[in-house]
Amino acid sequence: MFAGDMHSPIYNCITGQYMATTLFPSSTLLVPASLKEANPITRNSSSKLLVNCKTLKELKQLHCDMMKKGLLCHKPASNLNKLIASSVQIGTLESLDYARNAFGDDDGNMASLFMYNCLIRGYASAGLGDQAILLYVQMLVMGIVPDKYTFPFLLSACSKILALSEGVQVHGAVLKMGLEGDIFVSNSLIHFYAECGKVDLGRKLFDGMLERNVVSWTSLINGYSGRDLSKEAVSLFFQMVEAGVEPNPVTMVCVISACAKLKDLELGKKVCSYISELGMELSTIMVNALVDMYMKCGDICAARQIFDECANKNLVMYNTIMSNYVHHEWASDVLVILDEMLQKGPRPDKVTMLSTIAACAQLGDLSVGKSSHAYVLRNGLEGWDNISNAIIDMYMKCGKREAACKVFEHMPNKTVVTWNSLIAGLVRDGDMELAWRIFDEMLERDLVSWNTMIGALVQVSMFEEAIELFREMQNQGIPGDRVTMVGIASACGYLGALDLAKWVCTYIEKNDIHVDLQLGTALVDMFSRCGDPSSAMHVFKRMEKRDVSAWTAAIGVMAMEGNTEGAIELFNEMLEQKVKPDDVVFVALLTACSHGGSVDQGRQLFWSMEKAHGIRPHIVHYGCMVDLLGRAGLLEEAVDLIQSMPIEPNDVVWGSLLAACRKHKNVELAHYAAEKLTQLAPERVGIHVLLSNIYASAGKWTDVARVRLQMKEKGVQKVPGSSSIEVQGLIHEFTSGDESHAENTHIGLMLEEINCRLSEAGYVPDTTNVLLDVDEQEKEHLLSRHSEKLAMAYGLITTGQGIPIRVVKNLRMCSDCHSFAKLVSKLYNREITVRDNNRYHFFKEGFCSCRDYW
DNA sequence: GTAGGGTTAG
Repeated sequence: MFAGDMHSPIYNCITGQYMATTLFPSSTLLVPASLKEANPITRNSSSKLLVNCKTLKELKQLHCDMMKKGLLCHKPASNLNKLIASSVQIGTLESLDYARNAFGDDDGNMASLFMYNCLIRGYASAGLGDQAILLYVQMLVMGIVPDKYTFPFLLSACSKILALSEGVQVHGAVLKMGLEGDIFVSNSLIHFYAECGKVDLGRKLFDGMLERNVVSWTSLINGYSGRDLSKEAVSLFFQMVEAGVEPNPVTMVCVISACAKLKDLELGKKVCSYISELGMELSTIMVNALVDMYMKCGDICAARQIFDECANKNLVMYNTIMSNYVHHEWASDVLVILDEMLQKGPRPDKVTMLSTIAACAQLGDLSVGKSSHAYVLRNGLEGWDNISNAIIDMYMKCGKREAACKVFEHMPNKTVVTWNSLIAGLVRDGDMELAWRIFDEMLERDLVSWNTMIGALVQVSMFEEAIELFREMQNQGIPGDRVTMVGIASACGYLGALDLAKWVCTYIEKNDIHVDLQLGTALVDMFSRCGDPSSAMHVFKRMEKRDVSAWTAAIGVMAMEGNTEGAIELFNEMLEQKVKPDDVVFVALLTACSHGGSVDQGRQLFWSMEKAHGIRPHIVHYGCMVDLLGRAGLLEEAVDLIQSMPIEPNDVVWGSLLAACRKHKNVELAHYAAEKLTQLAPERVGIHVLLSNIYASAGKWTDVARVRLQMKEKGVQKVPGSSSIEVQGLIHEFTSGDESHAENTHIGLMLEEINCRLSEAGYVPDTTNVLLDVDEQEKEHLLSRHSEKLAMAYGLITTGQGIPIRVVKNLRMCSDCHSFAKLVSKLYNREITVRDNNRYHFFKEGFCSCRDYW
């Protein structure tokens, strides 16, 4: 892509590292013809030459010649003033240093007020606020009295480094000198206060001004928009128009960017129509702001159209559209724009390269990524931290860990982002251990560091650890944000910790965290998994926007309950709102049908996928269908479906059939399914367990022993059943037959009492659920110590009457525990929720929400 | 002389 790089880098021709970060057309290197001529320099001609100097090199040579000829002196309006002005104008850090050295005079000549003003301005625009302030102090020490020109520069310097207390002192000096009536000074003060987060003080000043101009209004508008008060910014703009002040292009840029921040397309369009009403011509900076606004408001096509129609695109406009494409993850468009730019646009700079490299990271495009890296090195852009950080991220996402580490090691100034990029890369690479170690040893962590680790822990199912880390974050006084809460919400969901889930909601409200699409969806899912469908739907209904994922989460709530009608109703509502279904929503729908035993609806939805919505069923959908048919006992139809599948059935499909065989006690078919399964996924624990369970419940103990032996030989271990219950914010976990709990004795006594009352009510343990070849009494004993029973008993002991008991199980609940829970809910008058690995059961007054179908 | 646009990691 960069083969046609005709403008070879010239940075090494220009002395000084600061120049290296800016790309100059090679023409600027040419020495002006005037300098080569042997004509003698006069005071007048040198003055003109000084003003026209474009590079420090030219200036230095001219300076040298003039000194030789004695054409410089400290008199007012002398050439020295022009030399300094010109040097400042060049604007590089080196030229600023040059100016600084030129005006200090060993002969005791004093620098003029003009020189100080000039250099303070130079430092301010270079962002070197502290240097500007130092210079101001120096001029006071030298007894030079600042004037009305000094203060705007100085205040701009204070704004750049957010030096509030210094700026306030400057304000004091302004008042002392009676300069507050100067409109330039007042405007600068408004800007300064706004930048330092004191927009109210700026407003006070604005209100007290006797005379205001368009810059006064614009400064305040921009102040509001920059402090996240974009609504005020826009309304101030309309006030300004009403007051008869005509906006200029800068005003429009500020207003349009306020609309962009609000993501309010309608408002943006309204401002656009104002522009044409006022008859303003669209300047390049305005077009740029419009492109950005349309992009941020999500109307990417409109943005692209304006961009394409713009005849004189500048570098910033290219950079604007590219960075927005990156944000929208339209990475391939970034490369299209880059292509156009290389052909007929301005030379890519560091910001361009940042977007390009980010796009390569998104696309996993190593080849463009590598040439971008080369371009960065050729042009000396790697000194900019952000570029190197992006390169690390790109190599990590392209799977080139070594290349990323090499860049990392060579970075002299690693920032927190550098470390974060590395950690995130390691997490994606699956190296949690190293990621943890680096996180632990990091000297400076920011919110992203914490969020990365919390997200990583959730990804690897270390939910308690994720919550633990969040607690540590709280202890260190770092509040979480939207991203943190998405991670914590999913951790809560998987743990089924409802109390914690509710606390998460309160935390979000208290900390005024905006519930966006992602967080909203995470919360719906969290409550759904915690067995609180009404809270889940409450969150869903309050979401301002809902995409297909949000609807899927809500349909998932219905699926958890086995509420087919509810699921289909939501789906229809979603279609009405013109949300396009994807493959995932059908998984939720089919699951809902499966749990609800709604075979007809399931079949119908399955066939409508391709016909009505153009979505070809994937293997998971076939899995869902096999599950649906199998659960309903339609084993033959399930087998037929498997045989007619256009895709090779995988382990999930056979697994579903096997599970159905267990439920409907079809040993023969189970044997067949298990054989297929072992071929496909010999390492899968589930198959062995299921198969041995099937043999066990059919009483075929020799077969059970054989499978168990196979498991042992292959080193496969059964995942132990475990149930947890949250009591007073703490999660208590029990495994089957667990005696390790501190309250073990109490739990045992409680279980005895329950069993007594249950048998009085006619309960007979269903020992076919015990999968060991032991005698009946032993079976009963084992059965009575199933993890969910232990958790329920503990719940009865520790929580008061009327408080629902909520248990989360890692495996599917067995039918005996199901009957047990139904009776306990009746005899103890308690609501009980058990969420297993696939749905939840809500027990009340002796009945279960699943209507015994699961 | 004051006001404005593009920036990586979760």
